[in-house]
Amino acid sequence: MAARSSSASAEKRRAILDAAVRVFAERGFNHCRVSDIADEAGVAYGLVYHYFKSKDGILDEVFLERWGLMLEVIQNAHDDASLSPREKLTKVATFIVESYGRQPEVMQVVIVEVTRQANTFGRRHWAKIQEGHAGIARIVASAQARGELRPDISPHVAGIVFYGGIEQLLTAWIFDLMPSEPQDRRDAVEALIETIIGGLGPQS
Amino acid sequence: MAARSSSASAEKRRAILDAAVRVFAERGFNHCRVSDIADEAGVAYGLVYHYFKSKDGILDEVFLERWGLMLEVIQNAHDDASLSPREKLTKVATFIVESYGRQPEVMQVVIVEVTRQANTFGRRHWAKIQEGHAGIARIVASAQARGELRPDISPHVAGIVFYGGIEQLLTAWIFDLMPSEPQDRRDAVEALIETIIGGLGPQS
Amino acid sequence: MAARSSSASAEKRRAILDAAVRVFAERGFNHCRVSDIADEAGVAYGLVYHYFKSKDGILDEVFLERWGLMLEVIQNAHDDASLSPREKLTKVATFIVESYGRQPEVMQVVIVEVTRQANTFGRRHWAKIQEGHAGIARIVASAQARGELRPDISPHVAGIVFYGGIEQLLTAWIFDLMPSEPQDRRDAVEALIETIIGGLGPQS
Amino acid sequence: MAARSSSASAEKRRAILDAAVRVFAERGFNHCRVSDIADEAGVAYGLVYHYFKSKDGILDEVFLERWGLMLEVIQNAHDDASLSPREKLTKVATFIVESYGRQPEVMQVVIVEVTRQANTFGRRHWAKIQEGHAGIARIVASAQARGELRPDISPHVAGIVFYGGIEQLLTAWIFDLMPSEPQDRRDAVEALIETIIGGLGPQS
DNA sequence: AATGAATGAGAATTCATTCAT
DNA sequence: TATGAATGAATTCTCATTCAT
Repeated sequence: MAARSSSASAEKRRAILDAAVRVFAERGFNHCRVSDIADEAGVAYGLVYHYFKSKDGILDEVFLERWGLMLEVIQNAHDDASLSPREKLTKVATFIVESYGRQPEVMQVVIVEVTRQANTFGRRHWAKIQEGHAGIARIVASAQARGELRPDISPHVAGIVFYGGIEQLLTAWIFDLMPSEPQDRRDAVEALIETIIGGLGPQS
Repeated sequence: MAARSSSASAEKRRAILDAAVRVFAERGFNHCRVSDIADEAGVAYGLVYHYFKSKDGILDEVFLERWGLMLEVIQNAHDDASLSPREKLTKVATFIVESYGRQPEVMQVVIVEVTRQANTFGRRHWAKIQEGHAGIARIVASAQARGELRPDISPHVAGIVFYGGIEQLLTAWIFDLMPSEPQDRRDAVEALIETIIGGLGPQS
Repeated sequence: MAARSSSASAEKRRAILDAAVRVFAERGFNHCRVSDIADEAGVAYGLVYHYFKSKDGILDEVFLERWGLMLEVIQNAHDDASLSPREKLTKVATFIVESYGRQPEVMQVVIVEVTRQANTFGRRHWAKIQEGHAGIARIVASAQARGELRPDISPHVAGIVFYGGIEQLLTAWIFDLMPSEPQDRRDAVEALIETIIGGLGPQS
Repeated sequence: MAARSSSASAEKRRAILDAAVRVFAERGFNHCRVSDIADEAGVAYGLVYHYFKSKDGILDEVFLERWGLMLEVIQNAHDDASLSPREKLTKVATFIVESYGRQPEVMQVVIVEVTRQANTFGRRHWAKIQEGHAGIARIVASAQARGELRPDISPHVAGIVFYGGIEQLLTAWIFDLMPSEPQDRRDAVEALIETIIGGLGPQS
């Protein structure tokens, strides 16, 4: 009984969070009202404030939850000695792209509403965002150290370019500038990796 | 006299525009007030509305002015038959990065406040943004057609990855995640181009 | 068993009432939440509404309980033929001042939150408040009738001045404008009575 | 022209202030809305915030303006060597009581909404309130020093009792517990002074 | 009796935009 | 052109009260 009631509560909280993601994605964080979230979740206005400190707080939670998963994937890829650098980067890119495939709205919110507005948001999540860059840079750097990638390119810049490429792909999908069927997404990851690892230059 | 007064007007208009850029960059478009712009420009509140239709209108103008320059550079690079693909992409990347070097706030506004919030802004500038992607994709595609770049990678995706890489570099600088001295910027462009054209893979 | 449980209930009710007094005194009636009371009492939110009709109702009860005691003291002083007017007024003043000494928070709530906001509260307790004034006025009036106090001063005004003096003393203590050690309080009552009965004028 | 427009502005500001006094007096500070003030003043909602920082800020200004006048009167009475202590206290009491006679709502707001809720208001005006007490105490103390008042009563307590008496008179009028025609007010001041200076005790 | 989730009416404040001068 | 007062819609957050368990 207690379990039931506790899970019922958790369900409402989750419903609000999910509704917020949909509403943020649809209208943008700045152009939606808290009442939109409540309506979308089918709960009373005040309940939003029962579970969350503020509108900002909801966005924070959406971001942190998802970004945390990504950081784990990056860390795991880095740690897995059985993978080649290409496989590691593929793993990271695939995770992000498939996250988008499964829940495009969540990724839209994470990328468009949070990471892209990080300064407006009082730089609240910079440390976390930076961790992402740094994790990818580490993958590159240790591959360079092992001679698996060319050593003359700054791993920092390489990491940023790689992550920027993924983010821009998502942006293009979000803004409907490119088809994003499952196969399109797989192809895009393939092309991204091929570009980053192999280069666009004519192959000898 | 008329000319004097007209140029004096033009100066005020420009002062407001410049002030808006600083304020947008500092506080973010959504977190600043029109009065902040007027204060920063040292003009009366109402004068902002004499020269501009609305707050959005000011942002539009900042964006269109700068984005137009970039589109020109992309177009020129594309048209210049004397340049190799690498040189063309270098030209584009350098223009954007040096724009940031000269006027970091303008670029910050263009990227953080406009392109990254394109959906929030009712997709007002999508066509223009897309032109940028498309222009880069055209450079890649024609180089592929001429056998100067490998043909098996989608020029669309390549263009997006390239542009995403640049944008993420700017973001990193904007957010102070990387040093951005002139030499740092040149090195970053070099590394970006080398990554995109040559690839990170071990060079034979 | 029933008795036990009933007295346990009574204890909780009392705990809530006492907690409310502390919270009202600390933050002011208008600036505290019902949840603050529950927290302070260490009971569940809803229980407050099990025992009390409303937040206002709690304040009413605090006030009526204490004000009733004061009215009794005034009545008893009035009725006790063995007391001189000075003794009667001393009794009243001492009761109020010692009430403050024992439970400063209760008196603070009664005075600051109720009597001083009587009009804001829809004049809910005016009749009771007036009874206090009237009771004191009666003491003065009957002493005048008996020739124990000079007859040329309106007993109404005298009563108001007397009560106002006490209340202002309490206010000064509440706001920490004066020391309020037990001896300070006794001295203050003494000075008050001496002022009211003997007058500040040079004594012949 | 400038003067006209400037005084027109000042008039609106004043109109808001006056309206606020009426509304605060009528409904109590905590039970009125900012829109009530705007409506009463016949101005747009937003204009209230053009001229005042906040609802609290309006109350502050009402209080400080009037309280400042009273402090001046107390100071002047204290400084005027030609007045007897009785005359000095009469001057103070008369000023306060006549202030009430002329603008009962202002005095109601000052006393009921500010001084009586000083702790709720974050003790914002304590220093000023205390100055009032202190000023009266100074009048008493210097008269004692000159042998014009008996020396054995704490001037501090005497000042508090005197001020408390006045305040309670005003409270009684505000709450309609006593008639407050001009003659009633003069009589009340007379009785107050006679009580405080001469004492209620039978006169020899 | 006891719990705390759920409700929703308020209310303060902000700020883009308009307008009279 | 230039000014800044005036407007009022929009929106977040609060919190007393109710209710299901």
